[in-house]
This record gives sequence, structure tokens and C-alpha cells, in this order.
Amino acid sequence: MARPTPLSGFPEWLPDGRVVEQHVLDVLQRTFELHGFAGIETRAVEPLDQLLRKGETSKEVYVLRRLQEDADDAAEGSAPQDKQLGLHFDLTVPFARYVLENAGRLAFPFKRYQIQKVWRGERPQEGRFREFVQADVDVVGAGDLPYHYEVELPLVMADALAALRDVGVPPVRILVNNRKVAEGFYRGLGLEDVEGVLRQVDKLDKVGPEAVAELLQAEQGATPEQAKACLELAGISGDDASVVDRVRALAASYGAGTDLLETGLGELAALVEAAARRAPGVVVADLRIARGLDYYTGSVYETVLVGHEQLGSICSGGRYDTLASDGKNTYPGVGLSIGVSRLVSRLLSAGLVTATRGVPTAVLVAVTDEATRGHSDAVAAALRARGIPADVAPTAAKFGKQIKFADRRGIPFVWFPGQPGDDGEADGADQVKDIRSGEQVDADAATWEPPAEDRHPRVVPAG
RNA sequence: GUGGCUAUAGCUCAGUCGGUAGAGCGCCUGGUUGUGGUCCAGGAGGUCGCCGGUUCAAGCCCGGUUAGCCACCCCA
Repeated sequence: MARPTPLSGFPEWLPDGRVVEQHVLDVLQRTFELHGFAGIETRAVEPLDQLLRKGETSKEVYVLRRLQEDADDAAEGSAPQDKQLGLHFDLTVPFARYVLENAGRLAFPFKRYQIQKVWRGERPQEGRFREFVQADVDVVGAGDLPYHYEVELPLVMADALAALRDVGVPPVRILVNNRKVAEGFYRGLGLEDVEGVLRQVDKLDKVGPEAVAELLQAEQGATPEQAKACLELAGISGDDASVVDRVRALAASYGAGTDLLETGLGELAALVEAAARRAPGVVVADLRIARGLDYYTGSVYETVLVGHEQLGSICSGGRYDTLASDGKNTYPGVGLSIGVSRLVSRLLSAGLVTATRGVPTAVLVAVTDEATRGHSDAVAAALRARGIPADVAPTAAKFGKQIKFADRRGIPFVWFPGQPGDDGEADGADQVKDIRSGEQVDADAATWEPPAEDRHPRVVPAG
């Protein structure tokens, strides 16, 4: 078989990269559980009509189809559209379905985390995949959901990302805004197409203020005055409650104050104040954050890695007044999603984080000759019995080659079984060599301990 | 879905005017007689993405195709 080429957009890491990814996943799970979120996993597929609800058509859905389907269809007639299955493109839609399906068995407010692969049929590029891992936390209420959860959720993520700092993950900045502020301000100005204005403002980083001003006038029918006001709002950012005063003053100067704006500003102030206290320097109010998605109704969040802003957001989310609804009951929610694959791919490609080795093995037991392999196996078994990952050399090659075998894999220790003497008795003790220092000492497999930091692969800052 | 760029050894890449395929790193063997890394010597490894065309002759020129990368769109 010819050598296969990699499939673009379906990332696969080498073993040492997987060690890094697994560490990130472990830290996220641990942090989410520390904050009281229950873990769930939903199936990979949802009915296609569920996935294509409201404004989600842009996320290209992979459809699941059986190879035999054509034959079956011929016999039974075409499968109805609503029975078709698609792979989920995020974890929010499946979660909303799960909440409705299990509403009677869940206790609200329900806090859950969910770490799974998702699929999107988009054109891949750096930090952008067709198959990737998301780690979501959400809180969902029945009927209502107190505002303070909009403060707490980003702080959970701040905590999780801070827990990764010591392995070399750069600091993060969580940018927050509030839909009520944007909507209240735009409506106060007389701009009714809030969604359209948000989409134009969202392009600010890419095309610059002049182009956005032109777009607002050309596409949204804004006056030059209104466009200028939108840009001034987008220019406001800061990590304390003074941003709220600046927005209020700006609105007043345009006569654009509304009740909705005031409500949003009150929420934004509460968030910024709490964040300044609980995670100083991480959360920044940024009135430019729009997020094109139409279902957010309160706080919205985006997170950038400091120094890697070009990568885009690695963790986003917001408040939904209607995360799920069965027509009778409404379940509001707030949550965020970390793009684990995007984060890990940057950590690896930029050489920020590395694993001390790609194999779990701490000790390679050398084989003197095939006749005494049993002795080497016994040494490895003794080490494993005490929780020390050990492997036995594949061949009784020259010791130089066996050491090289360990070196190539990053295995820190090579164990040399004692040599049998002429009379068949053991002639000298076993020895263990630290191949990094070259130090070699007598050792007993029943008692020897590697340094704690060598026992398992570790994830450390690179360079 | 739109646009641009690229494709040569395991990896990163050279390859002049169209004239029988190169380097560095890695790998294997030996120097080192059971202890790696440095050094020295030697060696293996190629469908030049694929299909077709032009030509006496194509890695190189032309057409197509596939894949990859980047940007747009959108988003984790």
C-alpha cells in the first residue's frame, strides 16, 4: 500500500504531542470538577433537522450515511429528512437536546462539563480543523438563571487556563461584552438591524475603522454620525468599572441612552468588578466583541492567548435566554467552550510546551542474551509491581544499541541485569544507569526508586 | 464555496540554458573486542504527487487532476 498522505483538518499528534494534549484535558477536567460541574458525554450524532436549527447552516455538517442505504431506499423508499443523522459541530446543540430529553431527571440549575470531538466541514488552515476537541462548561436553569452565573463561568475558564500556566501556556485575556449594551446602544442611536451592525463591527480587526464606517453606511444604512458612534463604542475597553461610565457618557452625548443599555451596563459592571477581584488582569471589558451568532442575549466572551491574538479565540461563549425550550418550559444557560485542538496545536507548533518523553517507560531493562531474557522480564515485573513503568529491550543487541534504544525514546534509565559467573551464580549486582548523566549504580529491583519527576512523562515549558 | 501559492530521499530543502538525481539532518555498518551521545570512514534510501502533451531528450516547458499550505467567509 502506498504511503498515505495526511488528511488536512484532521489533526493527529505524535506520542509526545498526545502527552501534552492529555495533560491539557486532565487539567481542564480536574478544574471543572473542582467547580462542581458534572461530566457528561453525548452521542456523536444528532438528527439533521436538529443540527440545522436557527442560523446554524453556515456550520457545514457532516452527514452520516450507510453504504447500504441506496439498496435499502430502493426497497423501502427514501428515508425522511428528519431521520437523517449528522455529526455534531459543537457541544451546545447536543447539550440542549440532552437537557430537554432528561429534564425530568436533572436537577436545576444544572452544571455540566463535556469534552468531546466535534466536526465541521470547513476549509482547514492553521488553528482551524474539520475534526477537533472542544471542552465546554455550561450552567442551565429551568425557567430562570441568576445573573451571577454569567460572572462565574468565565472565571471557571480563567481558573482552568491559569492552571496550565506552569507548563508553558501563555497568559490569556478574556474579552467580555454584553449584548444588551450593544443592542441598547444601537437602538438608542436609531439603528434597528442590531445583528447586521454587530457583524460589521466584528470586522474591525481585519479591515480597520474606515472600512467598517463605510460598510455601516452602505450595508446598514447608517448615517456618518451613527457610524462614528458605533466605532467610538467599539473603541472602549478596560478592566475596571470606568468603562461603564465611558459608555454611558458616550450614549448620553448621542442621546442614545435606553433602559436596555442601562441594564446591560449594570451587568457588565458587575462582571468586571467581580473579575478584577477574583482573577486580576484576566478579564477585560471590550465593547468591540460582537460575536455574529444570534442566540446570545447577555454576556458574550472571547479569549485570546496573549502574544497569539492572530490565532483567534481559543475559548468563547455567552448567555442564552433560550438554550433549550420544549414550548412549555424554557431553559436559559450560560457557558463557554475551549477549542482544545486549536490551543494544543499552537502550543506544539510554536514550541511553547513539550513533553519530557513520548513513551511512558521510565526504565528499559537490558537483555544480556536471549537465554537470560527471563531474568530481565522478572526485573521489569518487579518494577511494574511497584508502579514504575518498565519495558524490556527488544533484542539482546550490544549494550550500546540498547542504550540508544532508550535514548531515542527519552527513557531515562537503563537497567543492566547482573552477569552470571562461571559457576552459574550471579556475579555482581544489577545496575541501573541514568543515561542523561551517565551515572551507574548497583540497584535492587525490589527497592530501587527513580526520582519522582522521572517516574512518568511530564509536560513542561519548551526551550 | 472563492482566490493565491506549493508538490524532488524518512525530515528540511537545492537542482543553472531542457541533457541519465543533490546537500544537510536522520537511519544502518565499522573504528570501539557487550555501555549510547562527540569524532572519523563507509553504506542504504527516489514512480521528482498523478495523468496526458511538446521535444531527439522533461524534475524543469504546456494542459489537466489530486493533495497540501495561506487568505477570504465563518468560527474553537
